[in-house]
Amino acid sequence: MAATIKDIANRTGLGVATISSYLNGGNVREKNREKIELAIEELHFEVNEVARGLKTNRTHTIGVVIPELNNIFCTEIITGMEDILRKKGYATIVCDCRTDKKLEREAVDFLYRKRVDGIINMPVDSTGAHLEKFEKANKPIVIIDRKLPQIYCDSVLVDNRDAAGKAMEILIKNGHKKIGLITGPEDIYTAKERSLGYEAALSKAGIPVDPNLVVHCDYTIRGAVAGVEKLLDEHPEVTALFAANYEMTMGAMIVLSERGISIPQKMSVIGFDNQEFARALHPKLTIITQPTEAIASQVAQIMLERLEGDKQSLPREIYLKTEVMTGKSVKHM
Amino acid sequence: MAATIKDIANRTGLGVATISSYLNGGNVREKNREKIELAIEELHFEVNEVARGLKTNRTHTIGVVIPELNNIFCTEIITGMEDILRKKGYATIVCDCRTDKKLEREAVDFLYRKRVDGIINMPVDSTGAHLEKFEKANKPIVIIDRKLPQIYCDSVLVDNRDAAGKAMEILIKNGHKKIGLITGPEDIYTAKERSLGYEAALSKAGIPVDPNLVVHCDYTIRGAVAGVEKLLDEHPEVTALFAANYEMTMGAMIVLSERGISIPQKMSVIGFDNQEFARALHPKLTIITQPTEAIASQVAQIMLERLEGDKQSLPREIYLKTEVMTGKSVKHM
DNA sequence: TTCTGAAACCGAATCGTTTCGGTTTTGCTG
DNA sequence: CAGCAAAACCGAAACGATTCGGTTTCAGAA
Repeated sequence: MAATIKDIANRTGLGVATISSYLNGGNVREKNREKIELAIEELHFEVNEVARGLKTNRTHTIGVVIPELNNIFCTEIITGMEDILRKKGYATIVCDCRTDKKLEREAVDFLYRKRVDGIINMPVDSTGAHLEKFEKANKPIVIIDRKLPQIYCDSVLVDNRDAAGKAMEILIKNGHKKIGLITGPEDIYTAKERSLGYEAALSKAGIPVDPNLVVHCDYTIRGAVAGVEKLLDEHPEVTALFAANYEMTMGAMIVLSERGISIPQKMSVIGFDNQEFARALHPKLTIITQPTEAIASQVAQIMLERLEGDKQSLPREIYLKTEVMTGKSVKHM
Repeated sequence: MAATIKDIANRTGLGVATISSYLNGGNVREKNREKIELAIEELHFEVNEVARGLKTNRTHTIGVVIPELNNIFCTEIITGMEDILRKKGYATIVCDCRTDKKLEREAVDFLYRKRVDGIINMPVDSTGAHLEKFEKANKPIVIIDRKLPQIYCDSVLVDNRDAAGKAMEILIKNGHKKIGLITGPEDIYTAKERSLGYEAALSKAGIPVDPNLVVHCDYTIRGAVAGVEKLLDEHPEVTALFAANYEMTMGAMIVLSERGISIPQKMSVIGFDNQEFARALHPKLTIITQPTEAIASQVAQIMLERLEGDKQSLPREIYLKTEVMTGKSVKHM
């Protein structure tokens, strides 16, 4: 049905090799160039990238595997990457693995069969075993948000321990001692790091760490709602909360709003990510923000460099810093 | 490098046709099945979907073209669709066209060259000209959020006029007469429909429509911030605001929060989409919500049906209703 | 044991490109 | 105008799967 290179060749009286050469920027005589362009126009020819991919072994497609698409940190990064990659002619296939190792492996295998040129992963499985196929095939791997020592790959991450430390420092400096931490599951790297930052800050200030004040949710809004409700019921002595990602921040705010607990009078709060959300609240929320734009552009940039030939240079580890956006949600005790 | 069907054939002493048949669910003798599976295991064979796609003319990939990835309505729909489609073995390639007709066309052409099996589009170009290639190739097209009369395709949409009508009814019933509308550009179908719903509701209630109270932003947070600031400065008589999508709702809330305008005492507000956001605010925001889950599953379902053979049945138009989630952000005058 | 129909197996052609090595054309130079 | 290098052109062989039509093998019946 659709026109092929052969049709263009017949129409113009040229050989297929010449057409192919033209399509790839090769030189053809002016007269022939016109003929070819006319034929392409008339026959509505469009290169078949599938065939091209089979021959060249490059699909100009990048796989992206993330734990949750319904997570604004992920979607912001994806948006940024997609933008950069598509400008360079690369498509991205995004797979959400629902924070499930098995689904993650399936997604990676799926992308391997599709012969994507490289893979970007915010990994659930910390061994990285699911990525071995790509490693063997010598296809570039870029990891977001953690290190995978067993795998030959680049990684882009933020200093999560420091991020939690910054939040805690603010709360402690304002005289808070009973600080609730709303964090993710221990087996998620970023959650663990943030928990460690929380503990380190307390210890440094000489405040004992009360494990009862640490709520392990699942990084979702719904989970945090339940977790915060329980924490408030069982520990009325808490004067401040630190929520260690955006979804849980929202969950905490929902509970506080629905219970009519005023901020910061009755409860001080520090959240995570999403500046617009923080600004839309009254009083404005103090948050720790991650540089999603920068992460996205670093990841895309590294991937492009690896794709365009830099196969041998050593794996890179890029660390980015979080920042504090100060609001009015912390009370001085 | 990677093992091919031929390698498996050699290893097992069988023919390539037999291996192919096995891979596609055909029958082989028990003894051979074991041999094949062993060989696949040992050689780490994975079907090359690119080659398969060339031969079968089906890539098991769906293209999705949307105006903005940074729009929660879009991302929610995408998440839902991706989930359903991938369970059936389809990958999705998502392209964000930044609400730009030219980029939209480029994205569609790009996906056509990649020979996606079908396309899902929330169109910017209302003529649908960019989709003609898919129409000619007889590949299924599913449209979200508007109708494209010139193109043979299915569409899934919500009743936007009614959505705006519902919001206005609440405000009018509560005695508001000077109601500001924060809406999108006139050339975006959903924005126009919502504007029409606004006007219709006012007229029906016998309240004159003051075009100065209608702010045309660009459907973004930033745009709404500027628009609402201007509106408040120039029209202090406004007692209520209706923001016609989620991003603009957030923009409006940012301005109100930063100016310390209390809700609903000084200003009544009705927003759009994102229930969690509405709940996290205090007082809880009244909003109009779109059934994103249902939209996603309808779109995916229709696409799957078209892909699995139903090429001839007439184009479908699915209408879904919005709902009101009542908060405490509207004052009775 | 032989026969028979069904099930299993097979090689070759094909999908639409790129690429290899070789041939023709072109535009100069002398 | 002959000679020549460079540029343009060319056909055929891949890439790795599926599929077509035809051949072999098998299990059970006679």
